[in-house]
Amino acid sequence: MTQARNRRADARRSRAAILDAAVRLLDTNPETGVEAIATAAGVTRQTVYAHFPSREHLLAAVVDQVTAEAVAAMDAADLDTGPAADALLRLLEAGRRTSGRYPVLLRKIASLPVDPKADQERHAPVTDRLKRVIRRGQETGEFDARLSIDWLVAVTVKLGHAASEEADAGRMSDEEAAQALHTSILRVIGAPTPTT
Amino acid sequence: MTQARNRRADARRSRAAILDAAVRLLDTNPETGVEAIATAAGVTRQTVYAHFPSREHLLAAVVDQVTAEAVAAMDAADLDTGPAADALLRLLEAGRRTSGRYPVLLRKIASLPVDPKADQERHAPVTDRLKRVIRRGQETGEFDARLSIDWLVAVTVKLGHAASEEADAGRMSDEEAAQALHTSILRVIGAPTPTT
DNA sequence: GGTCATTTCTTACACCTTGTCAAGGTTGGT
DNA sequence: ACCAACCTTGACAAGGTGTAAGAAATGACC
Repeated sequence: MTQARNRRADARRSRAAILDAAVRLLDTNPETGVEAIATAAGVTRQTVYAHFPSREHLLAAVVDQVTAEAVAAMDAADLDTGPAADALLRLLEAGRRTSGRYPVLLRKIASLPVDPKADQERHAPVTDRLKRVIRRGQETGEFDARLSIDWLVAVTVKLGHAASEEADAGRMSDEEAAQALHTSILRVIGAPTPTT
Repeated sequence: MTQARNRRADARRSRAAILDAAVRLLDTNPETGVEAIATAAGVTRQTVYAHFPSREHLLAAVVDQVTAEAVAAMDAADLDTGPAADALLRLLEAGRRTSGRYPVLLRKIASLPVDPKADQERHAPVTDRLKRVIRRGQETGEFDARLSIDWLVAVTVKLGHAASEEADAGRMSDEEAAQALHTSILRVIGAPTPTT
């Protein structure tokens, strides 16, 4: 993805350290400045600007970093195997685990995108996997096919957000949230509700 | 709500002008500074600070302003009359109309809250009305009562967001979005789907 | 091991925004 | 007409972002 072509070893090391520190600090305080991130990475502020043109670009790279982690978790979940409904729930669980690791970051940083289409491309790796599973479910007749795939993808993401928000706002336990998400998703997606 | 008790006439006028200018400018550019807002309101920056302790407080007041508008639109929709499902759809339509008037503002400003519970209190007037309708539907048996009201409220809000995002991202027409929202809400809420 | 380009560090600067302060003028209530 | 509340002007400090130039280091490559 990023042109890691002919970069020197210390450059890659610095970039990684900066990104790592940024993820860590921004998750405890989304307002963290470039200075603090640089210091935590054992680097000066100017080095940060040598790797990222601006603070916003750094934030974008941070989001990409976390996104890649989520995608890896999803790919480890055998999405093309078994009933589509099960695969969908496994996928949601993978997303929940990853996003649970960065509670603050994903709510604050990911929600202030610069332009709408860049934000969409940024999450494409995630939504693509969701789309595959939902399409499979519709094609095998497990899911109702009257609603468009894009819409169901958007809905699924939003329901996932709702569940984790309700859970870590303390209005539901993790189990209740998972259960509610489970049945709601299956209902909206048009799959028969097996066990409540 | 706001202590408009012993304030002088010009003070109220200034406050209103500032709030109005803030709503207008922030909806075209969420990064707008206090200076620009003050100028647009025909006032100096210091006057803004005389009314609002900080930029964040001003933003909060702006959100309250728009929220009040949405609540007024919802209250005009006879929520306690007729089938709960119809009332719910009327409520969603009222919300859509109001939020459609401030597309940028509601996506950017409302999504960077300072602390979680203040944000919740801020939207309470809206969620309360939603809650009333959903509770009524569950009590009359129109809606399935196995899912908790709080969860269904959260889901409804999120689905509404999903619909307007898909619509003004150009991935669906307004009609398609409204239709998809319609059937999805009824499914998740456990109401029988009448006409697809 | 030496050379050379890349990367980093240091220091410095310009700029913008937020938030605060004080003094003087203006407006509105009573 | 008085007095307090309000607004304005001008000025300042603090903090963050982004840029620049030169010196020092570090790694790649021969």
